[in-house]
Amino acid sequence: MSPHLTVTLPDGSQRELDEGTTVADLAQSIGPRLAKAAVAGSVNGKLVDLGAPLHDGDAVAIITPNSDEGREVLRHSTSHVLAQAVTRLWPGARYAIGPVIENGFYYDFDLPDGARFSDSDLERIEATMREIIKENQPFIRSELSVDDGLALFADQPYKCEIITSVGPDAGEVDAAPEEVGGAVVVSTYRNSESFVDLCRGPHVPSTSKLGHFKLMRVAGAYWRGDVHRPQLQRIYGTAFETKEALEQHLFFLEEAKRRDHRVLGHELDLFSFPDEIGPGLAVFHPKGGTIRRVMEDYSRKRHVEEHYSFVNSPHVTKAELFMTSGHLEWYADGMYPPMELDDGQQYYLKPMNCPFHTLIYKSQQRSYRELPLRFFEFGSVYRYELSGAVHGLTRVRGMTQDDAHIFCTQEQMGEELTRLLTFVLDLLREFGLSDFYLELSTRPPLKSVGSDEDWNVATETLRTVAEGAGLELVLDEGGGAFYGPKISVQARDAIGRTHQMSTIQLDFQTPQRFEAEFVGRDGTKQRPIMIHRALFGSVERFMAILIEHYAGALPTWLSPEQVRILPVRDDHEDYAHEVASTLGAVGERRTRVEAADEPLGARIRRAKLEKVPYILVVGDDDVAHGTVGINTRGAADPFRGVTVQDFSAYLTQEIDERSTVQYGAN
RNA sequence: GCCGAUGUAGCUCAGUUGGCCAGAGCAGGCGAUUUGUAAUCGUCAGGUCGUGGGUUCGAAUCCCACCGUCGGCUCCA
Repeated sequence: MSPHLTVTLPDGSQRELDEGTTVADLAQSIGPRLAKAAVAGSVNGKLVDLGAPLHDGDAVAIITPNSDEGREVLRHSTSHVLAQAVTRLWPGARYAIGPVIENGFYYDFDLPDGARFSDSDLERIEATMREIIKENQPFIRSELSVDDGLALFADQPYKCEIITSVGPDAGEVDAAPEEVGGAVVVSTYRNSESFVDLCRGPHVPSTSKLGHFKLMRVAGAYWRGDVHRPQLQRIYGTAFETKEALEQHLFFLEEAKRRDHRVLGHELDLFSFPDEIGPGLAVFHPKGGTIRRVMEDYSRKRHVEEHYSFVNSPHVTKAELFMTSGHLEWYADGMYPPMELDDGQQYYLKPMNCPFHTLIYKSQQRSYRELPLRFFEFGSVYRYELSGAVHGLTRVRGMTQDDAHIFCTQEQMGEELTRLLTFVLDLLREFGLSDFYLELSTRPPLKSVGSDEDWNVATETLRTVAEGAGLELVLDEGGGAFYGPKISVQARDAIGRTHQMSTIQLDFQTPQRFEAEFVGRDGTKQRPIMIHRALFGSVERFMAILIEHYAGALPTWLSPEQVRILPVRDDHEDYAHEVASTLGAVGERRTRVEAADEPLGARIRRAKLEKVPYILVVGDDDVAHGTVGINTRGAADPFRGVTVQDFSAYLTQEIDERSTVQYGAN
């Protein structure tokens, strides 16, 4: 009788198994369907191959493809198939790393003779991948010593570098060597005589488990993300457990494309980027300008309520200011080159507003009684973004921040930050975003100033405040600004994508550099703490996110045109204007009457395409009874015979409450 | 900045292996039509084919450089 071992399953039940039983055997003993679906196992929280042996006391779960972990295994294995396909098509190709990423995977290659992938190569590679999958190749794991690993991958320099890079950053590479039982080993997975890859695993038992994949695009990528290292050719792909899941993902990508603010911004005539002006520099057309105005007006109103003081500062300044602030030392790459004036004086376009607000603080002697001082400005800043980095309104070279700098005492800092976080989240909710998490960015390892102690105090204060907000908190190691750590609010939009919105940064440096002071209760001079914060982030970026969140169908209060009134015949036109002025009698109502020189259907269609929230049709019946026919955006049928008073009352409430619920919606 | 793709009327796109004055739909102007819920009809105008070089008897089409755009890398609000 063979010895026994006992394992625990996720439901808490226990199973007695023979010694030497593998994860695959366990799956088989639970059920043949599970065994067929299984791609990997989880033993004591660690993902392993199906072939991994079990030990007494293990907590085991069978991983199937329809889970996050299962899809990861699937994608990771598919990336190996991609690498094998590339080495078949380009003999001598070197393969670097091929990790799983959100929604897919990639693999980086260095092709022989400096060859490059083009889009048309993707089909060929996919075809070869399908052949490999059909060949039903096994994934065979081996563990080797470092020396044997180096010998095996002698003609693969990137693999060798990974093997030898046992160091602090080794963990970022999925295939890094591990210590097993005191000895450093590397693990490999062999698919065939000709293809073996360095990898931590786990993998599916055979390529036949794969199949629902698609290569998405090619791109250049620096080896280990370092601009100074060779640039490799990266292929992105994705894989799913079923054809349906893959198609659903592709549909999601289409949906994201449909919401693209650059496309909608053009279609809805909101803004453009004329070549004559330059990359990343937008102009806002009347409709886009109206949206901005409404956003900014509302923001101003809220800042007044939160006791901010409104300040203003110029767009250019002498170089000296940015020397003092440290920007020229730390941020010069992000700044436009200086312009030189006749007297040899250099002037810079400002990339940030903080130095200006600090000077306003310093314009007089400050007392502790005045603090906290909160200086707010819609400040336009210019940043010299790399030409490849600009992207619609979300990454531009000229933008307007809803920027403020709060000067307070160390004691006030915690409460001020807590208030601020409440303010931010409220404001974002008022614009219709509701799903948030927070990110805490800590000291950048290379570019930063200040003492460790200051950084620690600042970081811990932010952490405490963030935790107090009761939201999910994610750590962004090394992602802070050069002068201090930050909390950023991340928002999930209508289709689940996350966007970085507001940032709140703590800064002990700027007050020091500018020698900002206040007189304390005891009469001594003390240094204030500075909080940088932007709630929209930038007005441009926030508008882009709203456009994508709402797919262009902005809530009525934000819509550039809220109501379009269509007279059926031209003798209804006077009445149409009457309706417009009745609606406008209670405040700003952005209405337009479109004359009856085209069939009604054509005018309705145009208004629908322009995503106007309300189309009012007025004809004989309406003139006779003082009513309108309401065609609500998104509604299937119009509502006929509603009195102008009733509609106006509804509209007033909807706009005042910044509601997203339109007339007639359930 | 780097890698790849791409650039034809205001917009969306045709334009076969280089070969008559470069086409269509929508949008725009003009005229007619007076219309009850997603496209009324006619007519006119509109392009140095991103820019600059080159190859050729001949270039939107082939080559080079630059500019812009798109997808990534890096960076970031």
